Amino acid sequence: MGFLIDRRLQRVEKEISQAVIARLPRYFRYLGELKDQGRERISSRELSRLMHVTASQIRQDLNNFGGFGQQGYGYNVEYLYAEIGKILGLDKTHHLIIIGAGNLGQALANYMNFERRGFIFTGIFDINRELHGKKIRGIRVRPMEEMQRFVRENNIDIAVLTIPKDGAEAAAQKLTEAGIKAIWNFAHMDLDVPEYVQVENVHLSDSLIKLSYMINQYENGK
Amino acid sequence: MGFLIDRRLQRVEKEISQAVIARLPRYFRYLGELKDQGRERISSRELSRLMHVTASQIRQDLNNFGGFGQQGYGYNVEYLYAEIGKILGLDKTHHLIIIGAGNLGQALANYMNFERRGFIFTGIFDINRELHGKKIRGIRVRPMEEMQRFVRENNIDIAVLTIPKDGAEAAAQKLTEAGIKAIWNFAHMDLDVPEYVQVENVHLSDSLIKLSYMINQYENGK
DNA sequence: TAGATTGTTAATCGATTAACAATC
DNA sequence: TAGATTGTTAATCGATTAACAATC
Repeated sequence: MGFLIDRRLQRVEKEISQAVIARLPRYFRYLGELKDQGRERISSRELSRLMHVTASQIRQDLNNFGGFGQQGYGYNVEYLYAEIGKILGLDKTHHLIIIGAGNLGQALANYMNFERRGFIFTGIFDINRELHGKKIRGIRVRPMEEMQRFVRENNIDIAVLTIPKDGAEAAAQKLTEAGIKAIWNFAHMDLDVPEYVQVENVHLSDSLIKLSYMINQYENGK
Repeated sequence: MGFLIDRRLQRVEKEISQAVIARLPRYFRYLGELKDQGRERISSRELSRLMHVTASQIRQDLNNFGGFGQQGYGYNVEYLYAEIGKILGLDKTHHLIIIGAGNLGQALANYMNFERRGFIFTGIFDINRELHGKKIRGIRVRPMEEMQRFVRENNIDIAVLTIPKDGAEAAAQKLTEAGIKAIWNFAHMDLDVPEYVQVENVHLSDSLIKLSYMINQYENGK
């Protein structure tokens, strides 16, 4: 009987690959649209044609998290949408602050409809005195000195880092100290934070440079 | 002798994988920093420690494009930086317009230092009459109706798409007709354009949702 | 020359696709 | 029940890592 217990202890939560994780938001997006269109069910085959991926991949991806479909029927759109939402943690609310009230910080505050997905925009910070007190989407810009205290007192989960490279590392450090859970990083550098702080990079320059590569390749190729 | 010719004809340009391409801008970024620091040479081993990737991967990646290093020496920083720049097409200038002069469009115009990498910000367009004539980074906002003509007459290579989902597909269509080479797509949807139009998606919502997943996973995991 | 480090081949690992029995 | 379509195993494909001869 010992080996049964051993096997149970041994059973490690199977690691979900980064590739799968990166695809989840896209599934969520397509299912949300199908839901809005009033679609009741969809097969992996039809979804595959819609999303330009293989049906096999869809079924494999979803089965990492559970059997959400039904043989002969497919997937119930509303149910699958809700389940993926839960997997993504979108059934919980997250409190979010923006570090840097410059062009990008302000634009994100106004442009992203954070609340739609349960991200509560709670504060925005900048070192520039002239911006202090200015209201962005109804939230006044605070001095950076108040940031750590604010994170602690308001249980902030996510910091959106939109300050230039020079200050980014120090800000990340301070955010980590204050107990931030995650950083959405727009600074043009890779942050060095402990593994318990989640980081998602949005390297816009890298992205545009990649586009340059693609143009170049296409032109050389023909 | 026939088979020799055959083999030569057969030899297809080896396809560079998407994974490699996605890493190139990051190599470029690190090498730029090393160059600015005055570093003359670097080995794959040291670069690997700096970038947190394997030395093997670095050598494999670079060798897709040529042998830029030297045994016993490593890589010359300035030379490698320049070579990767060429591979990325950054030795050429690209003319770029922004579609949508809203929060994000304006922020990108001001925030991205486009010219630094040879992207010449040439025009910005919006449907909103109130914005027409307003100057963004010295460039006046034009009505959307002028867009196609502008693209043709000014040899525009890249369009930055920052308009809401509803108009995005139609705009992409018009850009394609006008002969655009590439679209940097910030709309929350996947565009359907011919394969000769290069598309690089920046799905900010997807990115933030991925971060939510990571927080959720970490919290459930402990 | 000896030591260092590349370029490249081979081995491994992981992700995607195909196939099909299970089952609604 | 018959047809459809999943969940899942096996096969394939591709990407990463290891190893080492070549060579500066």
